[in-house]
Amino acid sequence: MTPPTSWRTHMCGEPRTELVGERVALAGWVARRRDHGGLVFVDLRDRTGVTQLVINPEHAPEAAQLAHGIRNEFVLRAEGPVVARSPETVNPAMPTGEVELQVERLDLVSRSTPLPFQLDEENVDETLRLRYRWLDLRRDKLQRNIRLRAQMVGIIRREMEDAGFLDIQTPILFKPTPEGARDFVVPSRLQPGRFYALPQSPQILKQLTMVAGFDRYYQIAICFRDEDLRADRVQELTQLDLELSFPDQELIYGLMERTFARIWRECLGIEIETPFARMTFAESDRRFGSDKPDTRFGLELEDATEATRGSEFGVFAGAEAVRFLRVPQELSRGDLAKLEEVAKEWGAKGLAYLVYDEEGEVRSPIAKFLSEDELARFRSDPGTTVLFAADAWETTSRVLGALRLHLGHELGLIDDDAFTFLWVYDFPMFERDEDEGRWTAVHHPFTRPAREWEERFVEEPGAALAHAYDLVVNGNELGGGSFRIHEPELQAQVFGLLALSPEEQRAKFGFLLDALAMGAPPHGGIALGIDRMAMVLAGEPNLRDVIAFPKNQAGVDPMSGAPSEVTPDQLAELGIRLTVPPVSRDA
RNA sequence: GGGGGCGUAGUUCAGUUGGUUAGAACGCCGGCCUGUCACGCCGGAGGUCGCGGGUUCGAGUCCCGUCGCUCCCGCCA
Repeated sequence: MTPPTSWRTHMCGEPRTELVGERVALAGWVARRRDHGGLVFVDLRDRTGVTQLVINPEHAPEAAQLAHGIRNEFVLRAEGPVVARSPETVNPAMPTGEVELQVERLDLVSRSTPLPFQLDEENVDETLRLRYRWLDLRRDKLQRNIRLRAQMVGIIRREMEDAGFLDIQTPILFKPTPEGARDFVVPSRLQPGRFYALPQSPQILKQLTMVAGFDRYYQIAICFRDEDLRADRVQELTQLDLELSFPDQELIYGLMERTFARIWRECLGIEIETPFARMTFAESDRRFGSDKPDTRFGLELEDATEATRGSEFGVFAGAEAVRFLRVPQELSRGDLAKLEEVAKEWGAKGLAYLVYDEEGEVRSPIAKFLSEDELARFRSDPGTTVLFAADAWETTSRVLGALRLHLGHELGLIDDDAFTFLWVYDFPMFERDEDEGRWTAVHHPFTRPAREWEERFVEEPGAALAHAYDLVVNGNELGGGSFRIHEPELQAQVFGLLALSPEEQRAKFGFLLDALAMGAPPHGGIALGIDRMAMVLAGEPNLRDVIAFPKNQAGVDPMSGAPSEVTPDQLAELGIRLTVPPVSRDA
């Protein structure tokens, strides 16, 4: 009989009772070692679980001697007959005892120093985790997350290939772009004084693949944005980027829905409902005060602008919009004070409210200013609080949207097991940058106006709608897409509206305009954040936990020390002289 | 650039109105135990309380500054 070279097939597949008596060779990490009397017990862990080794010095003196010196986190290879299988003794916290091996031969493959933190500890300092990421990644949670992510990407690739999309790589060293996020910049040695930029997205390049005649393009693309980080935002992100010629919105929606349904089914065993719900931007803004609403719960915004037009209450009468939330709870003064803080954080000047107690009596500093008709409009069930925002429309959206989310979490209104996917469409084309006094693109400057706005978006840029759509799940924006401009004249018109002079257009986007002038097919596509998808799939609140080697909030990798200084020689070759000393950093 | 939170042993944390020699658990080191499995028992080592300054007879504790991490705002077409 030949000893099996791998134990995994036995752990995963065949009936385990048949293992008893069979010789098995296996390898893994030492999860724990205990001595009891003359016997040595070693729990050996690999990704399928934990197996217990029993070493009897009488039978295997060399193995026992070797095992005596080990501690946690050594790598061992062991060989011997299976002597027991006892699932009934399995401890959920430490699933040992499933298979027990009477060790006859033991090899120490690799040894370990004591670990800087324990792998079963939950709240280890983030810097320490990142510094010793290879240890952090051994933990069950991160093992699961990283494997889940790989499984997800595998499904995406298969779906894209099956749908006839062609994987085309685009350059990482590309051209600085004036619009959008801050660029990561790379100096060129061969062209002194010139710089590449890392792509914020392969947007233009994928459009060029359309002009080139590759009808369907996709890429799992790495994109770089030199902006401050958040729990759900990193500087180098991975996105599923796709584009097709003669685009069909239903085809794009359907492809995404099929892909997500398969991911959720195969990775989580969950059937998600397709097609996904759809909502215009305007409706989303009106009902949820957000362009990425969490539709796992209600608590929708209501509008009282008309009802308060002639109010005695000056705050209401003078406001562009008066909107409110009916909170299904009688909130205390303390609760309301905290909510007012939240509201102010998002731009409110204050927080007006009506509290209806259990008897249905109203308690409010503003009730005396309100007419019978107004009070009737806001009348709510006993044990309810009505929260108001009276301000510019955008401000009421921002404030009440934030309060809604805050209360959704605080009051436990959110079903944690639910996944509500939503298409948001009919986005505005432009928004006003008041600081710079000019229009900016809401999506990006290559987005085409909605059909009915193509002729007149220049007259009313603030009202124009774009042919753009976002995919939202549980209040997270997974990504978005649009139909693009394929006519050079129209593209120049949009650039012009965005305050790019013809000279700037040539300098920055001349190659795009040239390409569009040489027979560009209508095209459109979508880009979805792989990291965020993995985050939602794994149920993690932080992107770092679905990225194998992430950086911290300051963009530093505590493991490698990147970014780091370069030698004077390197700088000289690049023709760069530093005018500021590198920031010193504590070890 | 701004705001909130955190910083005490290798790790996770406790530390009273400012008061003796700063504690616990896990980990680490040594010893004991022949079926353990969060093993158990005995013993031990391990601390510039992030750093600097101030108040005080006395500071882990109070004040000021600073550094680091984290969450958020700005920013992220």
